[in-house]
Amino acid sequence: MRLELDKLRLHFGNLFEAALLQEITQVGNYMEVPEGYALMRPGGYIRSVPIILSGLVKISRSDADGKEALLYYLGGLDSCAMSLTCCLSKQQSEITAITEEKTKLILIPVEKVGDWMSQFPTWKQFVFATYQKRFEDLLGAIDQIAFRKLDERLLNLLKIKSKQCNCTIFYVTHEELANELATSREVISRLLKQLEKMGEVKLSRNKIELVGKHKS
DNA sequence: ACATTAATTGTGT
DNA sequence: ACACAATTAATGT
Repeated sequence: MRLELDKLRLHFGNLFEAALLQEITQVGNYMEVPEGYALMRPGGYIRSVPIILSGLVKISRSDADGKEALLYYLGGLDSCAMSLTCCLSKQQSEITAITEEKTKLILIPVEKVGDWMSQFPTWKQFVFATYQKRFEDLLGAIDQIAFRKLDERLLNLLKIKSKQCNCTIFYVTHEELANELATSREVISRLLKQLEKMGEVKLSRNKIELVGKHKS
């Protein structure tokens, strides 16, 4: 599928210089993937760097037993810091990337990523900026895992979700939440019921609603 | 509309 | 963490 310069300009018009936009249309590979598509699995090799145009991608790290821990989400105009490092050092992936919505993205071949770093100042800025963003997310994740209690982590996860969809109702199962927090489903069920009693959430099958004063 | 089945959630140990 | 009960949603007839 080919890229249209005009559409790119809409997204990146004031971020990248014209010559770089041109280059992206030349070598970039446009894709649309459905919800639930595995963009990357641990052990896979990275052949290109994704730039997310729209949609949502969950990046998680999984250990040997298949336990997963949420690292961060990739949304509009984000790129993946992991794949940036991996491709520069030609390493295998250590993470899993799965789309949570229908997602539109551009794949940039690895060679270009390096070339552009020296050629285009705005590209370099972009790369550094995504590093910084991801790094902040990761620090947040570490903080959560190391210092917060599980109930705080759960509530926090729910708040993150509400930001992403700009609404207070999500359709998730307890088990999915448990996976993101690397716990068991029962624990989540019990915590959720506590939160319900405290009036923070409303529960029903496949659905959780955040109630009360949760500002974005 | 009803019965059957599958998936999600609740609870005790 | 496991086993099982209870509940709810999805599907077929």
